[in-house]
Order: sequence, then structure tokens, then C-alpha cells
Amino acid sequence: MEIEDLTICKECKIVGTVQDNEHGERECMDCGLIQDDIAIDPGKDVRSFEGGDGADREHTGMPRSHLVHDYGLSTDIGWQNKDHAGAPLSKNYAKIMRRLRRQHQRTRIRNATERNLVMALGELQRLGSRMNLPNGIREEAAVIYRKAVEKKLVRGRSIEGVVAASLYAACRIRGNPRTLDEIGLHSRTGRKEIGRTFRSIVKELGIPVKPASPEGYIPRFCSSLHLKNNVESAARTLLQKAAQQQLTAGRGPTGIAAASVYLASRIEGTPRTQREVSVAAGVTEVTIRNRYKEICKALEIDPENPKMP
DNA sequence: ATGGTTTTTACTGCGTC
DNA sequence: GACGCGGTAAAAACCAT
Repeated sequence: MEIEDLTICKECKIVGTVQDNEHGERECMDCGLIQDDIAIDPGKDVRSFEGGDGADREHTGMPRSHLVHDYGLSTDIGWQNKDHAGAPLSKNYAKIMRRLRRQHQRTRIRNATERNLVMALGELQRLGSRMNLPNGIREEAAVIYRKAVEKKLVRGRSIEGVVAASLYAACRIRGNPRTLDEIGLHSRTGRKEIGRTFRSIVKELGIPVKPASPEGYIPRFCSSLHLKNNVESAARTLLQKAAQQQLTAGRGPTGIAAASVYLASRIEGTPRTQREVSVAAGVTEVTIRNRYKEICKALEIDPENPKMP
């Protein structure tokens, strides 16, 4: 974690309060608001492409990426009709180069699989940037999608659905889970289909995805409810204590996270209504109430007048 | 398909502002 | 009266078998 100076929180306008958290979201230390601009890796691109010791500090070309259908390894023929010295080409040569360029472009997309990948990865980038997902997650999703293509899992399913499911899986693997609803909101495929394809992908590919931990949802729930950092950390500790008593078993993680946030907001004196929390978390008030009761009972908290245990 | 579990839906009653 | 909250029963969704 590194404090980036000169970054200003949109909400409280305090300089130097925004820092990266481990999920690639940039968060204000003061009010907990997640800065919703696109996550940018500010680090220098200093590493070795050849020797492996990092000493040469080469800096040429773009890094190899799963997000480009050919891993970013293809080349381009320059578009300016100039020779190596910058002099314009003759009419004949210009014509030849135009033809060459076109043919060269065509070789980049060879077959149906690659065409598929171009489409899918475009969709993946669209989804990823609309949801402000960090690049690591997008890469992870791209890897999953490629495996899905290899195993012919796209047959009978829409590309968009498989992309959305890959992204959902990637988010969970990276401990930064989104709900199916959140992804379904931005994808043309609905929550149901994403869930279904997700499950079959996981099964067929044997990807080890653990059940989503409720903790991963807390930062975003708090942020969209405009709750400050103290509430967020309170919700975390409550959650951890509840988890020790097997309260998390079998229950939907979003419901537990929502109840923790609700409880924490009351304890910290900035209460949110059940309704508000329910829309932020995408669960119903009933679920929040039930989890709330269970957590209170397990931690011996008075539901009427909750205090930190 | 089936059965067990959790979540949602829909509705009702209570207290307060 | 609108709103927040608590409760309930039945429907729906989910998951393993």
C-alpha cells in the first residue's frame, strides 16, 4: 500500500487521502469512498524482457497480454508511405504497400477461433471498463475464457454469457467478488444465464473457485452507501467474529455482508435503513433482518441498542 | 426428478415522526 | 399517513443427490 500524494478525494476534497487497496480500487482513507475512475497502474514499467534479472531495463513494445487475441505479438506495417529515410514512396510502391498492408492485416485473424476471441475480448474489455475492474482481473478472465474456448464450452452458449461468467469467476478468484446482478446489469445476458454458465465452466474446467467470502463485498457496499472507513472496519471485525461461529455456513455471502454493514452503520452512529442496505447489496430486507438477528445473537449484541462487543 | 435448504415475495401489525 | 422495522407463510430459487 502506497499513499499517492496529490490525489484528491472527490467527496471530502482532502489532498493525499486516496490510496490503493489490495483489490485495485482506489479508496479514500478518510471517508472510504471508492474513486470510481478507471484504475490505472501507476507503477513504472521497469522489468526485464530478456535476461530475467531486470538489469537491462528494456522498455520496448507492449507487455504480453491475454487480453489481445494474439497476445499482442503481431506487427503492423506503417501507414505512412515513406521509406526508411522518410522520403515518399513512388506511386507504384505506394500501391504495393497498400496491398501488402491489407494482406498483412488479414493474417492477424486467421480462423473462426481467432475471430471469436477478438469479439469476446472486446466484450470483456467493454464490461471490465464499465465496471472499473482492475487489469489483473481482466487478464484472469481472459485466461479463463481462453480455456473455455479450448474445451469447446462456448458451443450452445452466447459469447457474451461466457465472457460474463469468466469475469464473474475472475472476480471471485481474486477475492474481489461482484454479485451476479452487478455483472448482469452491464452484460446483455441476465443474471440467471451468467450463473448457469459460470457453474458449468467451473465444473468443466476444474477451476478451484472457493465460495465467495462476505468480506470482499464490504468495501463496495460501504462505499455506495457513503459510509466512512470506521464503519467499514467495524463491519469487517464483526464479520470475522461471526465467521468464527460458523454463522457463514450455507448462507449467501452477500446477505451476511449486508447485515454486517447494517449493524456496523448503527453501531458507529451513522445508521442506514434496511432498505438502503438492501438495494446496495442486492438482497431483500428480510434476509438482512434474519442475518442481523443471527449475528446479534452470536455476538451477544443488543439488537435494539447495538454496541461493539 | 427429488428433497432439503435458503432467499424472495407479499402481506400484516406496530410504533414514530 | 408515510416510513422504518419486525414477523410470517407461501412461492421461488438453489443445490446435491
